[in-house]
Amino acid sequence: MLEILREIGMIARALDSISNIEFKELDLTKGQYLYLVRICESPGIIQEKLAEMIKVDRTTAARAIKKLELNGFIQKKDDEQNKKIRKLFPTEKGKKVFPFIKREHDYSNAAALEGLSEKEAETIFNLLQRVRKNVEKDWEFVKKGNKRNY
Amino acid sequence: MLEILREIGMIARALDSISNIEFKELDLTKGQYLYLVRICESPGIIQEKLAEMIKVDRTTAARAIKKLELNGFIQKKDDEQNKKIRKLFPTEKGKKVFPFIKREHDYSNAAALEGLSEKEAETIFNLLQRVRKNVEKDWEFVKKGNKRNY
DNA sequence: GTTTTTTTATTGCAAATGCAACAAAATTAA
DNA sequence: TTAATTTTGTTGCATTTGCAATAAAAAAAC
Repeated sequence: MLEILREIGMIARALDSISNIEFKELDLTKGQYLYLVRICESPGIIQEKLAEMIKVDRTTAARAIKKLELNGFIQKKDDEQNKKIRKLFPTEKGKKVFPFIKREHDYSNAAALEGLSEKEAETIFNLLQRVRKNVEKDWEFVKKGNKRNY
Repeated sequence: MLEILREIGMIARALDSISNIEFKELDLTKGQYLYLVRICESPGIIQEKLAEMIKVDRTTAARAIKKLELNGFIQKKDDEQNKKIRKLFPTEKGKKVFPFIKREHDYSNAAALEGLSEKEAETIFNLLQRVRKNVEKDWEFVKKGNKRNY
C-alpha cells in the first residue's frame, strides 16, 4: 500500500508551520492566512462556504473569521435578500497584506516543486485534484455523522 | 502558478478530521493516532525524532506522547547508555488498537486513490515524496529561526 | 580536560480547535 | 399555508497547539 496520505500529511503540516511563523510579522495568528486569502480571492463569500472550502470545522472558521474582523483584516456585511448570511470582504488593511501572503505562497510552491519538470508539476497537480475530490466526499460524509465501513 | 499546496492542505485537513472522528471510538483524542502508529512501526523511537518525522512542534509532540502514556497506549523506557533520552514503545493496549488504525488508513488511502490507475498512484506517490523532501528542508530551516528570502 | 554547542525533554502561558448544543432564517415537503 | 428539514450562525467547554524559557545530558571544539 503506497502511503500517499502520510506524505501529504507531512507536507501539509510543514507548510502550515512555515506559513504560521512567517505571517506573524503581519500580525496574523495561527491559521488566519487560510481564510484571508480566500476572502480576498472570493469577496462576498460566507463563512459556511469558507469552512467547506478549507475543510475545517464550521465553528473553527467562525472564530477565525471573527478574529480577522476584530483585527481589521476583513469586514462582514449583511445581505439584502437573505437576512441570515453575512458576506465577507477584505478591508483596506486586508487587501494590503494579501500580496505578501501571495508572494510567500508562490515561493513555497516553487520551493516544493524544485527539481520537478513543468510536466511533472502539472501531473502532480492534476492527480492531487482528483485525490482531493475523492477525499472531500468522505469528509462531508463523515462530518455529517455518517459512518464509513471498513 | 499551479496551486498544489492548496490541494495538499485541503486533503490533509479533511483526512485528519476524518481520522480524528473515527478514532474517538478507540479513546484516542485529536492527533494521537499520528504518534501511536509511528511508535508501533518504530518501537524505541524517541520523541524528538517523532516530532521531526511528523513535522510538528517538539513541545506538541511531548504532550501528545505524555497523554498516550497516561492513557496506557505507550510506555517510556530509559536508555542504558544515554541518560537523557526516553525510548517509546507500544503497550499491549497500544498494539491492540494498531490494526484498527491501519485498516482505517488503508481504507482512506484506497478511497483517496479511487479512479487512479496503479501507474498513476505510483506516479503521485513518487512525486509527493520529492515534494516532501523539498518542503522538509524549508521547514527545518524556518523552525530553527532562519528567514527565507522572497 | 575544559568550554561551547547541540540534543533532548519539560513547564507556563496564550491561543486555536472542535464537538455539543442551541437558535433563527430559509428552503422544501406535505 | 403549515410543517419539517436544511442552512447559517453562535456560545460553552474541554482539549490541543506552539512559542518562550529553562534545564540537563551528550557531543564537539578548543
